Formats: sequence, C-alpha cells, structure tokens
Amino acid sequence: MPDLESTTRYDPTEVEPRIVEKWLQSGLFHPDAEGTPEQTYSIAIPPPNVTGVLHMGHALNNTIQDCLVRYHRMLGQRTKWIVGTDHAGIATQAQVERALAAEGTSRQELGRERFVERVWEWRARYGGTIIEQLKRLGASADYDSERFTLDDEYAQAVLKVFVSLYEKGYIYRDRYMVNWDPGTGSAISDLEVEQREVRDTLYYIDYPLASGSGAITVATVRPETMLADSAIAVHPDDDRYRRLIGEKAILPLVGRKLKIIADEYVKPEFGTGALKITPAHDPNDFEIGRRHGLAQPSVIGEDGRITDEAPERFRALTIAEAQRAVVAELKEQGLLARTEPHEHTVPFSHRSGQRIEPLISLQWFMAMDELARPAIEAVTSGRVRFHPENQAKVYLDWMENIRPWCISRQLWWGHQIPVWYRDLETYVGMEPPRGEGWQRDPDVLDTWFSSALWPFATLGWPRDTPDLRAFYPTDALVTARDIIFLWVARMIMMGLEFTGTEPFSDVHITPIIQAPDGRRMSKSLGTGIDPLDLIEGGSRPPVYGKSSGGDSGESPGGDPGEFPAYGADAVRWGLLAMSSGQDVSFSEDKVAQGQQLTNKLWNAARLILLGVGRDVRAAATPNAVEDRWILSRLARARAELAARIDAFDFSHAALGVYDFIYGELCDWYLELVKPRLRAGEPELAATLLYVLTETVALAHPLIPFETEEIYSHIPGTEGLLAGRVNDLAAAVEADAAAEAEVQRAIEAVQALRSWRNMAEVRPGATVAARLDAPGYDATLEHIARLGRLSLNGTAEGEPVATIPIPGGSVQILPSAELDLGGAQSRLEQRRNKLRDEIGRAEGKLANSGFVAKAPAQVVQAERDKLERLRAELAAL
RNA sequence: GGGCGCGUAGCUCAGUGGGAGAGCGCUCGCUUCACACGCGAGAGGUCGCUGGUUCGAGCCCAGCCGUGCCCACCA
Repeated sequence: MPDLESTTRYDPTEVEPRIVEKWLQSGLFHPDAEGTPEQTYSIAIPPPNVTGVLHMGHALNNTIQDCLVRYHRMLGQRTKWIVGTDHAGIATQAQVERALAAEGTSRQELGRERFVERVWEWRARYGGTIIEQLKRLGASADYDSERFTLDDEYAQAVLKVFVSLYEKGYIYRDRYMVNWDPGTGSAISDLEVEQREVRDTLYYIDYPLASGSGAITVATVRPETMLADSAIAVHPDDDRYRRLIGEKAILPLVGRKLKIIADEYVKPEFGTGALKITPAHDPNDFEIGRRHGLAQPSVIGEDGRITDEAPERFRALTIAEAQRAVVAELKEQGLLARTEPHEHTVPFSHRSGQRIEPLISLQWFMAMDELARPAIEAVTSGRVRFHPENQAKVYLDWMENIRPWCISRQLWWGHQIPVWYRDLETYVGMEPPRGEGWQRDPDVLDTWFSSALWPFATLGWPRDTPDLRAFYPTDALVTARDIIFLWVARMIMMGLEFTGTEPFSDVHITPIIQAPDGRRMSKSLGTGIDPLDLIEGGSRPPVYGKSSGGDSGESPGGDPGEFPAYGADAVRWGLLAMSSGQDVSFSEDKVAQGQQLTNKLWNAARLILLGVGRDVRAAATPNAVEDRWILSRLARARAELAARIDAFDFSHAALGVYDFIYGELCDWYLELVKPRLRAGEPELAATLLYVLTETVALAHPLIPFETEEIYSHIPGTEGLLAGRVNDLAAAVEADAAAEAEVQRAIEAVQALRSWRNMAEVRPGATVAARLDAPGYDATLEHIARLGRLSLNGTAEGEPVATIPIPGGSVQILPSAELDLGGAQSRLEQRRNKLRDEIGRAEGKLANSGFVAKAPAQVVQAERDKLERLRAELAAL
C-alpha cells in the first residue's frame, strides 16, 4: 500500500498487479446464473487465437468490452463476460509443425493421433498467454468459466450443428472449384483469400485451326494450364471470330481438338478476344465449362504438381517448372506469338501467403441462402443494430450475395467431420456408426464453423443450462470490421437457426489502429507495438520516435528506445480517446494524456484524503455555491458518460471524464475550496469525500485500477469499487443557478488573469480594485483571491484600467504595484483585435437580410456582443 | 468496377447551419503549502480545391484533387 503522504507520483506498476489479484480473488467476475437475459448483461469476447499474443487491436477491443461490462455491473446488473480462446486450426497447427521441424521431425512422421496430442500439450503450456495478458489489461471477464472451442462440451455442439444442417440438406459434399492453398495443403474459403496486385507475363499462343487454315491466338498468364484446356471461347458478337464458332482448333503440345464456342463472358477488347477455357483451373472457366457441358481435365494436383492427365513429359513437374517447359516448347514450335507484361490481381492465401491454386476438389460445403434470409431480416428490422450504423450496409451487401461456404479443411487440428464411409455408404452422426469397416472422413471443419456457435456453445448449448437461460442472448458484440463476414454474420445465422434468437442485439465495430505512418500495425513491417510494452515499459519500435510534435530532441528522463511504463489505465484511456472514426493512427500522445489524467486524479485524491480526517464520512452537504456547482457538474458528467457509453461513443466518453476531472474538479473546485479545507470545515470534508467517491465511481469503467486503489483509501468504503452499485436514485441533481453563478466567476477570474499577464503586473502583487457588476456576492472572495485583487468596496479614485467581466467590469485603481508603461504594445495589439471584431459584428448587423431572417435570439446575441466589444475597447 | 471513410493549428484529432476547439509541441511568466511528468497566460488555422443552396457554410448539395480500407471472376 503506497504512502499517500510521500507518493506524489501515481505509480501504476506498483498498484496494478496488486489490484488484479484483489479482483480475481473476489469472485466478482463470476456471476451466478440467475435472472433473465433482459435483466442480466452479457458479452461474449471475440475468442483470441490460442496461439495469440495481445496486440493493439485486442487491447482496444477488450478495453471497450471491459468498459461496457464494468459500467453495466455498476448499474447493478448481473454481468457476465464470456471469455476463452479459439483453437485456430491452421495457425495452431502451423505453430506446432514449426516446433516439430526444429526437433527434426514432422506431423507426418508422428501420425495424426500423436500429432494432435502434441498440439494439446503445446496448448497446455503456451495457450494461456493471451488470457494472462487480458487480466493485466484489467479485463473483468469470467475467467472461472474459461472456454475453448475444442473442449469436449463445445465439440458436442459443433457435431450437433453439423449433423442437423446435413439432415436439412444445407451441408453437402461436392466436387467443385475451391481455393487450394498449397502452403497449408488445404482448401480455404473465399474469405481467407486476399487479392494482390502482381506483375505477370501475358503469353499470346497460336492454336492452329483443325481446318488447317491458320490459327486462333489466345492470351493467358498461365500457359501451363493449357494442358487442361477443353475449349476456346469468343464473344458471340465478335465479327473477327463469328465464322469460327463451332469449328475446332488443335491444342498445341497435347494434340487434343478444342471446340470454339461462343460465350457472353468473353471481353472482345481484352487480349485477342479469344479465351482458352480451362475448367479445372480457373473459376470463370469452371462456370463457362458448366454452361457448355465441357470436360474438366485436371493437370495440377493438390500437391502442386502436374498430374498424369498431362502428356508424360510434363508429369510431376512443379507448376513453375511446367510453365518454363511449356513456354520453351511453344517457342520451339513457333506457336508463341508474343509476350507482354501484364499487371493484374491474383488470389493469395491469407493463411500461408502462397498463391492460390484454383482446382476442382471433393469438399464439404454449406448452402447459405436459407440461413441468410432471417439473418438479413434481423438487421433490417433493427433487432440487431450496428454501431456505427453504416456498417450494416456492408453486412447486408455481403449477405444478399452470399455464396456457398467451403467448410472442410485438410488439417488434423480441429473438429473432425462426423462422417463415415464404407464402400458407397455414407453415415453422418454424432456417434460413430455400428459395424465394421467404416472410415471416418479425415478432414476437419473450418475454424469459423465452431466460432459461429460461440455465444451459445460457451453457455452449454445444446443442453438447457442455467447459464444459457440467464445470459443468452448476449447484449453487445465488440469486434473489428475485418471479421464481419467471417464471424459476425455467421454467428447471427447460426444463432437464429439453432436458438431461434439473435445472439446479440448490438454490434459495435471498433476502429482499426494503424501505425503513425498510416500503414497497418504489423510485426513484419516493424510497425507493431506490444501493448504490454506500453503498460509496463518496453522497447519502442524505431518508427515510433519519441513524441511526434516539436523538435526538442532531448527526451527528459527515460531511454528514447523504451516506452515509459504508462500503466494499463493510461493505455486504456488513450485507446478509448483515440478510437473515433473507422481507422485511427496510433497516438502515443493520447496514452501520455491518459497518464497525466491518472497522475492528476491521484494528486487530487491526496489533497482530499490528506486534508480531511479519517473519521469523516462521504455526504453531499453543500455549504457554498461552489459545492452546489461541483455536485451539479458531477451529475451532468454522469449523465453524459451514460449517454456516450450507451451510444458506443467511447472517445467522447474518455474525453468527457478527462474534462470533468481536469477542467472542473481540479482546475476550479479544489482551488476554490482550499481555504475552507485548511479551515477544517466539516461539511466541506464530507462533500469532498462524496465528490471523490462519485468521481472514481464515474471513471472506474475507463480507468479501473487507479480508481479502485483510491476507493480503498476513502474512509468508510467497504469492498471493491468494481462491485459497487451506483445509487443513481440518490444522486444529486443538476443546479442551473449554481452553475451559472460559478461560471461567471470563472470567466471573471480568467479575464483578470489575462489582463494581468497582458499588463505585465508582477505575479505576486495584490492590486487594488473595485467591482462594478451584480451577481458576484457569493463568489467575491474567490475572485479577489484567484485574481489577486484587494476589493475594497468603498475605495474611491479614477480607475487606471477597466476589465470587462460577465455583467459588468472590474476597475483597477492606481497603486504602487502598478506600472502600465511597459505594456503599451500588448495593449495596442488587443485594441486592434477588438476593432477587427467590432467591424465584423457591425457588418453583420448592417446586413438587412441577417436582421430580417435570422432568429431574433441570434440577432440579439450579435448586438450584445458588439456592445461588449465596444465597452472593452473604450476601457482599454 | 462497386462500396465505406478521411482531408480543420507544427503533430494526432474533436467539432452535422449562427462568436474556429482539445492534447502534445512552441512562446512568456510562476520553486502559489495535491501534482514542476505542475500552475497561469499566449502565439499559431484562406477548415483540400471549385461551384451551388442560404441572411449566414468547417458543417448541406454537386464536381474535382489527394489519401486509406473493404468487396468484386476480366484471361
């Protein structure tokens, strides 16, 4: 426990680990399964990969969720944040395979059973990393019921869903064109493919006509696939080729005859206007082939080598070798008309980074149309709301054009498909079939298949559990937009299909945090920051030079190659503050601002706690106008924060809390009450404790650690702030009169300070003055003290300066302290500025259109302003 | 090709029709008994460009320029 007296700097590294332990031991994050989903509040975390380590996206996403969860918990709702990890088929398998390679072995050598055991061992040892990091961030999730998408119970849910959808006919097996990823040796879904710009060579190849009279020239970037050509297509209206439709051409190197067909797909202006058709190795050709009933010879196998369907001399070559061989032979035969460079987009695997090989393969698919229909309706009806709203359009566009989902993966780590084969028989079920000779399908399901069940499978579905009854459907889902299709859409579809309700009502799409130069944050680019390095201090990547602005060079204190230990609260506040818009650049300044806030709050707490006795108890007992003012401002801050959290507007929520603590509590209230605090006024002490308690309660969802720590120092508090239920019914209400009165005083003090600076009055000097304005009775002493005036009501004499304040002016009287001689140029500057503004206001009021059409209130405000400016100029 | 954003102070960003703001950086002043990683006061913006609507535009409309992301089967 830090000694308040001596700890003038808030030290998160001492406080935070201690508070984490308190929270975890309290059991506060593990709610009993009671109440109805309407009464409770629940969020299912987007399960991080079990291989994952916390990155900035996780940090932001989980800060937002924690903010929501803590806020609702303090409203008194039974709150559950479902937490766990995803088995992440490809990523995890790849990780363990790398480890095996380092040991000089491989998964093939181990065999499937032993390999899967090894992955479980790996998970037991390393799989908890990200969960521990979430705890360090302050995430108040239900760690006591951590879930894993490959747990036995979860697996039952997955199998049941598969079997059910199979029985409905939605899941089926088909030979179809898939995205084959040679890197992982598996098919992958459309969503795991990314298009990249590539510079290729476009080869123009002559295909001799069977009639012997000339040739038809086609253009292709994949000459090796010609070995699997089954037709040539031209546009039906293309006059150059119309006469050739129905004729045949000879496929070079192979000798097969190819029919020349007409298809609207062909773009006459591209290449030669003649397209070679390779149904087995190109998605478009596949469709054209189906339309025309063409054969689908396949010359590239799943091993990325040329198959036996190609002429013998090409067999077993790799794709690159085959391309070289084909091109060389074409050249030799004089059939390569020409080549040209060609830029186009090409599919690559998001998983392995390798170029996708489109080929026809026997895979499991899920038909999506029937599932999509109610999921579309869920959003158009408003039962599921996106924040920001325009993301709903992205979702709907995709859902309305949804295509079948390839769900089988040629991996070992995952949910093995519950299908068994025996000769021509197929058995689908949750349990293996009886009898001998059955072989189970070796493939596993796409990881996203199991993730799609996350909100209900984690609560025990398909069993009817108390957790499910209490917490499902969940309330909010917080995620980034890159997995709207992969995950969010599929959860809505599965939730509706299997539970009959939407799995959540609100989807908050977080911004994506970019590196300061606008690029993605990524380890390989060197643009990634480990949030733990910000929290606990750690290495600063070179692209994050110390402080973006200025050219001060020297960084006072600390290694420029290291981040200071900002603490989790500062990182959380900074991330929230920077999270407006759909893409944001990471701003270390915002984290630093968060650190300032924690330090400011810490010192405010010291002032209060060290200034009042240990026997005082918090109570709102206002004894002066400033007390009523701060209580009113607090009420407004609370209402604003609630509205902003309800609207998922976290950046304004964070900035609003900052403004309240900094701009109102510290800058004004604490300064105003200092004399009374020293005088030991008991009502003030109680009010200060009340304000401090309510302030830490207000800020707790954003900066939970420090507020929890301060709360423990407040006399009379019991238990944890995280578990405190805010008694909103007993809260003090806004007091507009007090707010107006103190606001005038603030503006008067600011005007006085500004004048003193401008007139170069010695800072410590107290200046004789006379107040000439009504409405300052309750704040006169404050104005005198903070403006350093000697306000003698009966003082006579000609003023040497008149300072306008709301409602009137302060007249400065001559005294030995004053020498206005040196300030003439600054005064003249001010006069010029006033003349400019007066000119502008006069112009506006001289405009008859303005006076006639603008609302009377606006016109009057302009007149008042003009009067004020004239008065100030006259007084200077 | 379609869609969604963004362009406001040196930097990062607020600001959806009536006096251009915050944090950092910069300047000046202050060892004021919570905080010098502090306090007070300032300087600094033709609000990307061009038109339009309006008494009035950073804000609404159209076009353009720049920039980021998502979706899409042009060999």
